[in-house]
Amino acid sequence: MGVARTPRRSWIEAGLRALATGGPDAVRVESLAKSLGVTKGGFYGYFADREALLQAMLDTWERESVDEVLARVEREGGAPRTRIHRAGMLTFSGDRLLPIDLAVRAWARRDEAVADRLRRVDNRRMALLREMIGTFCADPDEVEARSLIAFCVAIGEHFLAADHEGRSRAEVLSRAADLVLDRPARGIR
Amino acid sequence: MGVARTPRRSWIEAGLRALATGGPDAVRVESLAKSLGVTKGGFYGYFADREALLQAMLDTWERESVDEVLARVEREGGAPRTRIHRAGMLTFSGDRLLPIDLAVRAWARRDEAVADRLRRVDNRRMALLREMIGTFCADPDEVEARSLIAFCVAIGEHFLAADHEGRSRAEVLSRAADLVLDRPARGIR
DNA sequence: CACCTCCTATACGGTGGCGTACAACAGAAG
DNA sequence: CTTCTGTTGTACGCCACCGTATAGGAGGTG
Repeated sequence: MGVARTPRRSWIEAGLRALATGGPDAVRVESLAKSLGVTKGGFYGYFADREALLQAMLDTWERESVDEVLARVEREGGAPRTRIHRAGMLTFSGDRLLPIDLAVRAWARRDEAVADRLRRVDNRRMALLREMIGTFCADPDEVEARSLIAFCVAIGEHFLAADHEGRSRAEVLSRAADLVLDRPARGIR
Repeated sequence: MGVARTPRRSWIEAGLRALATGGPDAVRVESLAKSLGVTKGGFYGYFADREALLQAMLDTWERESVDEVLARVEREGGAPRTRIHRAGMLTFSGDRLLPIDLAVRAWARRDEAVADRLRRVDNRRMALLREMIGTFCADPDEVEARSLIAFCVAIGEHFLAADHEGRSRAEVLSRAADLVLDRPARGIR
């Protein structure tokens, strides 16, 4: 029987790369084929249409960026701030998941189905933040506020273009993390 | 002489609406024409091509969302937090500027020229934040960190889909603003 | 070696978008 | 009313993309 030179996963991978670089409108069957060095001939054996690919891409993204990350964080344990940091590193560092995540967020603003998926994803991440911040902050309202701040900074940072007068973004972020994620002695009152 | 039924400004307006709703790829000459109830016949009298419209749209956005807002905030004065709040309201409330701003941010991630524009815009907004936060916070590094946090929350909030366990987003944001924008007595230590 | 089964390339019709050319038209000016 | 001028509608060629149909090929299998 014939061997797939371009298996289903390859199309999804190429799709996610295109999504990360150019948004959902850049996910075009024929241009993915070109980037894979084939024609679209095989594509419709795996997917009913372009829309089916987009769904499969979102499935992959959700699994990799939440299921796998949260499982690993839970398995490895550590102090609250360590765990938050590790979850953030796993999700938002590296060239793979971060640009996809940001592209999905922009996409969710104009597609209700994508927004629903993102809500599931963000709620699970938010639950981790709440739990971790709850270990050093008693007031539930403040826990929620700090969790929102932490999440917004992690995401918003990448949508912000401002400079910092001689400081690097990383330096400012580090100080910001101190304010939000440390117990009152060092951070927010 | 013939009177323009569809002046240059109308094309820019329609373009900005399309940008806000569907991103830059949704700004198509022929679909704007349809939304304006005309054909694209007149379009190329005002713009060399689609790209020229995109530039004009960004010019308009930059002027309205920074020049005009900052001028008005400076003119009306008030306490630091009042001014920050007013700038935020003028820029990020209402259905007009906010969705355009968010669309431009997503766009900037894949277009260097747009990113440069956004940097100019964000630096001017950041300067206001620094100045206001500097009135109640002495440490320049902390001023920068708080400014970044405030800006990230203002933007990131709209890219986040998480719920808040019975609280409304507005309630959580209000608490977050207390933490970031108030002097130590009420906010961050 | 022949066969069978997937996978892939090629070709097709259809759609939608760009930018150009030109004809039709509506108001202002005389 | 006529003329003039700038705006708009229409038609065109071009290209990119979708989804389908079909023919060719590359492996495994006997």
